[in-house]
This record gives sequence, C-alpha cells and structure tokens, in this order.
Amino acid sequence: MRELGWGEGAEVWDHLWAVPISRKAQPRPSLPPRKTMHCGCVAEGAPTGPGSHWISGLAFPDWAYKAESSPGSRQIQLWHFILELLQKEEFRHVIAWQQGEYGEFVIKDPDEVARLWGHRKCKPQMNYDKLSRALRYYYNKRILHKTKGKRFTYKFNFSRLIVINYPLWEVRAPPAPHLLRGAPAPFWPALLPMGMPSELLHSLLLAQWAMVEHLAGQQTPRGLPEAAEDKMGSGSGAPRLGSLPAPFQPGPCCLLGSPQDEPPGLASFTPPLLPSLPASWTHLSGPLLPHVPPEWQFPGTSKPDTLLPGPGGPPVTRPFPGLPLLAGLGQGAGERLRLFSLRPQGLKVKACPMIGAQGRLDPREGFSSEIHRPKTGDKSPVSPQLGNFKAVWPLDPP
DNA sequence: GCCGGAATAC
DNA sequence: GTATTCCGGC
Repeated sequence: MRELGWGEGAEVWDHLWAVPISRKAQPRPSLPPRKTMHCGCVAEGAPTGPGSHWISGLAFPDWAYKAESSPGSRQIQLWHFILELLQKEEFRHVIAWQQGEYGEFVIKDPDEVARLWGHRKCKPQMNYDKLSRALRYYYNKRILHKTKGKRFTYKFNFSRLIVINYPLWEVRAPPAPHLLRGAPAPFWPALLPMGMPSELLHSLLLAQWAMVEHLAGQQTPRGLPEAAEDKMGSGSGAPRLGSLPAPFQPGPCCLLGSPQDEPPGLASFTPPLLPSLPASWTHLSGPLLPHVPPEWQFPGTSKPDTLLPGPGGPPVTRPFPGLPLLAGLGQGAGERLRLFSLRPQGLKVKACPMIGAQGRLDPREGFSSEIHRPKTGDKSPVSPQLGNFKAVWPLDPP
C-alpha cells in the first residue's frame, strides 16, 4: 500500500471539512455574493467561541455548527442551525436544551426560530409550519425525532450525527459490538464511559462498527440495526476505504487521502487514541448544556489522566479543536483526530463570507499552521490501545 | 400542534 | 439531496 501525505486526496477531505482549517483567520463566503447582497443575510446564531462546545459531557465541534461541514451539502442545514442557536446564550429564550433529557431541546419561540432560520436562508416567508416540516424530514433520517406530548420539543440523535459527520471516525478501532459482549473491559473500544448504560453503549458500538464494516465493504455477520440501514449518513461523500485490516492492526499514522479519491487502505487511518483527560473533564457541562447525570460521568475525577496512560503518546498541550466524543477526552484526542479529520493545508476549500464576516473565527484555531505533517517512518507513534478511553454520551432514541 | 404527501426550487 | 411551500387530515 502506498503511503500518502498531506496535500493528496483532497476529495476525501472535502466532505468532512469543506472549510479551511485556517478559517479562523480568513473570511469566506458561504452564499453566492449575489444572493447575499439581495437578502442581506447574516450568520445569526453563529457561535463565536472556541472550536468546540460542550453538550452533555461531550463537545460539539465547529462542524456541528457550520453548514459547510455537512456532507453532501454546501449550504447550512437546519439541524446545524438549530445547534447553533442552542449553543448560544443569547438565544436561550428562543430555543434551549431541555433539562433532564439528552439531546432534547425546546423551541420556546417558534416564530422567532422560524424567523431566524428564514433570515439565514434568505427565506423571509419562513414560518414555524414550514420549519417544522423540514424538521419532520429528519425523522426518517433519524437525525431528529419528536418528543411526543411536549409542544415544540424535539430530540437529536447524536450517534446519527456522528455517523454523518465523522464517517471515518474510529474506523480502525472497535471490534463488532456483538463480539464485545462478555469481553473483558480492557478489550472494549475506546471512548466509552464506564457508567454508560448498556443500550447506549451498544448503540454507539453499532454505529462505529457500522462505519467500519461499511467502509470496508464487508458484511456484518448479524447485520446492523441502525447505522447500516442508514446507508452511512445518507451516503453522500463518505469515502470508502476498500480493504480493511483487522481491528487494532497497527499502521502508519495520519496518512490520509489518495489521488483520484481512491480509497486508502484502512491501515492508513489511525484514529485518535488515548489522550490524557483534563482533570476536570467530567465537570465540563456548562449552563448551555443539558444536564448530565452523575452515573454517566466519569467515576473517578481526581486523576483521570492516570487512567489513560496512552503509552507512546506524549502529552499534548495545544488547544483541542473540538470533536464529538473525543472532545471530552482532552487535548491529546484533539491532537490526534485533527490529524485524522481536518483538512490538510493547501486543499481547495469553499469560501464562506457570512461566517467569516461575523468574526466568529477563533484565532486559536489556526489549524493550518498547526497541522502536523506526518513524517515518513512515523509509524503509529501512539499506541492503538483503546481500553482506557472514556467519554460521556448522550442518550439516543431507541 | 403535529403529521406526512406532493410539487417545486435550488 | 435538502429544503420550501402548500395542504388535507388528525
């Protein structure tokens, strides 16, 4: 297998990050200038904070709030927009997370949300009836579902969003969930909270394994209940990886992409592994976030980093760019997933003036200058060991 | 309010 | 593909 370096395989990256990794430093148009001029749309609700946002113990990275990161679409999607509003304090009176339910949110002012959405999309005639129709289309996609009996209340399916936005996430790591049952804890995949309810764990594992098997073009022995039938995030733009090495097979790190969109071998994909946890990472749920029950949180908070040795993985000190699941795992996770999922330098990107013009870019996230160019011979510098990874995961619908 | 079909736009 | 628009039905 040929090892590939940065700058190759731009198409592979395109669906993941259609934004420049140095986006914090440069304005970019998100709509055709003509349209922007006519409606004067602005990026209302655009986040202004750092690259990740904590939700229910995990961080939603920028992609969750940026239309450009939506596979198959260069325009903002409604669920992105909803997340945008949800993470902004100033819209708390308009839309907010529902206390006590993970991923559940309430539209407190439907007319205002519709107005904002219409403004964003340059659809002044937008109203809640139309907006809610768009939301209902998410039901079948399993991105969202309605909380029955509660007015204006919906719930995100976070696993689904992960599958959609991170089709390559952890592709190398986990064995099939059905193979994990009964396995000793050290052999369980990464990123799982020790207190995670089994159904959640299983759901997550299935989603991950669905990715692995889908990308590998393999068949699941027993089939997949969720992610497989979802055709991998609507199937738009998800790169296929071709042959799949055995789980945990060591391989060169961070060698991604290939010319002509040729699927690289999975050995080329080294997922982020075993970072150290911030000492306070279990207390990261802030006022913007849904409540996280204690039993879902990391049980030991005194010295969590000691539980995540990550042999071979030297401590990383740079800011963590923000990632789902992995976000809660500390800077090391971001460091490694950055290599895994961020667009390398020099790749073509689509400009987005609205976002850039809003000054929402954080100079701390000048990723392009931080991207590690993999060195030849830099073979799997971090242990593929996964068992100590832990994260908090919100509840998904059944 | 909520649902989902249908036609349509982009 | 992802909405937007409209609408009949519950």
